[in-house]
Amino acid sequence: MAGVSDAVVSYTLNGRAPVAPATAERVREAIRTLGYRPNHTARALKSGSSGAIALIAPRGEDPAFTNPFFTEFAATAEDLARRRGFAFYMASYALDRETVVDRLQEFADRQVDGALIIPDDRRDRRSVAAIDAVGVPWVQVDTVDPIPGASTVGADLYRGGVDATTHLADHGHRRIGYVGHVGDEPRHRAWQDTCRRLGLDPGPALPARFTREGGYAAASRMVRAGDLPPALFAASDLVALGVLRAFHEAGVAVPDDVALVSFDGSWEAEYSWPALTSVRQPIEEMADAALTQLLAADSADSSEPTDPPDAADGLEASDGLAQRHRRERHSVFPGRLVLRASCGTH
Amino acid sequence: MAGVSDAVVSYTLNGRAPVAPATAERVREAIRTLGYRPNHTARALKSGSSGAIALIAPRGEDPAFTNPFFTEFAATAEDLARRRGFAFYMASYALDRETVVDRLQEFADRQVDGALIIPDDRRDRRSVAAIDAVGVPWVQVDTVDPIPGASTVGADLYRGGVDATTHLADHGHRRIGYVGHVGDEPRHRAWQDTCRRLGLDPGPALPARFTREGGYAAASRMVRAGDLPPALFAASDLVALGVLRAFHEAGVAVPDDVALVSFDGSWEAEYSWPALTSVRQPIEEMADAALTQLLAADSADSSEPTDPPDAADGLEASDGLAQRHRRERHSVFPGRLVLRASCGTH
DNA sequence: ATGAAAGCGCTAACAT
DNA sequence: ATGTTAGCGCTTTCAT
Repeated sequence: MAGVSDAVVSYTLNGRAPVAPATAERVREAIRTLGYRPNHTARALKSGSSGAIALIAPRGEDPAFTNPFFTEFAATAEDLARRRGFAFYMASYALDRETVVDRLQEFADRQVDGALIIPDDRRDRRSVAAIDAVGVPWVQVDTVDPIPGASTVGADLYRGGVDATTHLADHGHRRIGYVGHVGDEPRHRAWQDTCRRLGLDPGPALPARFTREGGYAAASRMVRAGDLPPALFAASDLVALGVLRAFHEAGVAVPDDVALVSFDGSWEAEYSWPALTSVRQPIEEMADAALTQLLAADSADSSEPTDPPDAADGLEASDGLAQRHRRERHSVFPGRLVLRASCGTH
Repeated sequence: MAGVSDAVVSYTLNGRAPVAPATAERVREAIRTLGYRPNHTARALKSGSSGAIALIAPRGEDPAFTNPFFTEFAATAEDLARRRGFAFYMASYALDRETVVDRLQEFADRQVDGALIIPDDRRDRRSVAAIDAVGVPWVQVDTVDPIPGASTVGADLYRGGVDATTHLADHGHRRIGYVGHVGDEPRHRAWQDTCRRLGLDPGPALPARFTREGGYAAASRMVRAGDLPPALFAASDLVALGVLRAFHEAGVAVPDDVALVSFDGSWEAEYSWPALTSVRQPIEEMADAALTQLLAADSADSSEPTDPPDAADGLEASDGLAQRHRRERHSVFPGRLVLRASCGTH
């Protein structure tokens, strides 16, 4: 219709070759009136890239994305990816029946340009090698510790734990408890270290899965044991919500009997009763960094390793390897304590 | 490696032509050892179908999928779609900045086989024609009323509203209020009709958007007006959560001062305080019906209209047109009242 | 039962 | 600045 070859249409659309302004206008005109849309499938077949980025998230045991933190992250990442000109699709996995690799393969078969991966709550020990084998650039978000050989992004859980515990201590509580993952978990260590450093009596530490049910079960145990600390740090909003329910049922008043601070700062924390004081996850920063790292890894695939990446955002893990392998980058961002009613100081 | 042409590999994989058992085995063997994966992009280019289904959901004004009902629906639909052998991807839209059609186009450019569309809260008046123009089979879920020319699935909101109101009336409340969309909204009409039918005094009807904030604002107004009915029907869990917060702040006890029943039955309703009695959405049935209708529309595209579809599930809208156009089908499923603490009868 | 060959809609050399 | 051509990895006639 514009009287040109298909190549020229491609040139006008992608700017990979010069096109006379007049021709370009004719082409665009034709595109408009014809309602032409480039077939991304064909484009992907030819170029190996589909202009899409995927997010792969865990679904937990429940038949839902029960964690508002994930949905907030997903929405934010989607927005940022689109702003960078990528389509953004999401799929989820239930660890019992399927794996991250299954989902990633599906996306790979459709030529996605990269994937953001959220690991499962349950310390999912996937091998970096298996994911790498799929051949799609990827970045793991919501990461606790750096993973050798992988590009990762996470919140500074340790520092968040220190902030939460310190806040409680600052307001006079001499005994502070903990609910959440225990052991090799930064928030747990942060609570321990802070109590020790401030010479506080560490209250009970109750192991709990990062779910509402986990928090409920743990707090119920606490109530039955009759050992209620005057202050409590819950390692996630979901856990805190479960704790709140158990306390309500037992007639334990928050914050009067027990002051509560949690972690995540999702919107659910705002509409609970009482509203939760919580360390807000740096969602936007993490999403942005993840995308940046993903896209950097992408371009690094084709070009020779030249300069180290401009270490812009986040506190780079000062890992000597980061220079050699662009993929091995770990960015960490601090959270921010949001004061609401549950800590009793607001 | 198997010593056969690429055509035979295709035959083995897709069964579109007979393959000798021995050859098939050699091919599969080669596929295994080579780790070969068919390129869905090429397949889609050739066949026009990528074996993927999309879900397009609204994101609301907040930077998140704030409605747990949607995330539950998404997870369920994803599961069911995979069981039927389709990959399932999800994308969302923020009505202020983008449209369903934008997202659908992106998916169409990548040859999805069909799309499930969740309309926006805000009575989003999209034209069926614009969506149809994209050329991808689609089904609208979470639909209030049938849409001429479209295939739709929804919950029986009217009946749910009747059940909720009746439950409150059954337990002695002679005056019942309402919070939610008003006017042309089945739950509102159901509340009105039921109050009238039972000779009850309809309490205040407060218009509210289907968000936590909407419920909070409406209930705050109610408190300020000093007109608290002994019982209240909130048209969604989100609204009820907002109501709960306003009541807590004002020292209004639920269910003692006001008995509350809501609609959706999402998990958030279970961990609020008090836990919400709610009409549970028939999520699984809706997701299954939506997929069935989508896939039926799909095959109807190619084949001549023959027999009417086996009207299996749901109460078919007895619309004479449904026979002529397979796409025009509206399935409605009843919800189920789940008793918890907020209604005070449990 | 299997192979040869064409073509899906693009992009990228390579001409001109 | 634009056209010609080849080819991305499949599926599908059409032969054999």
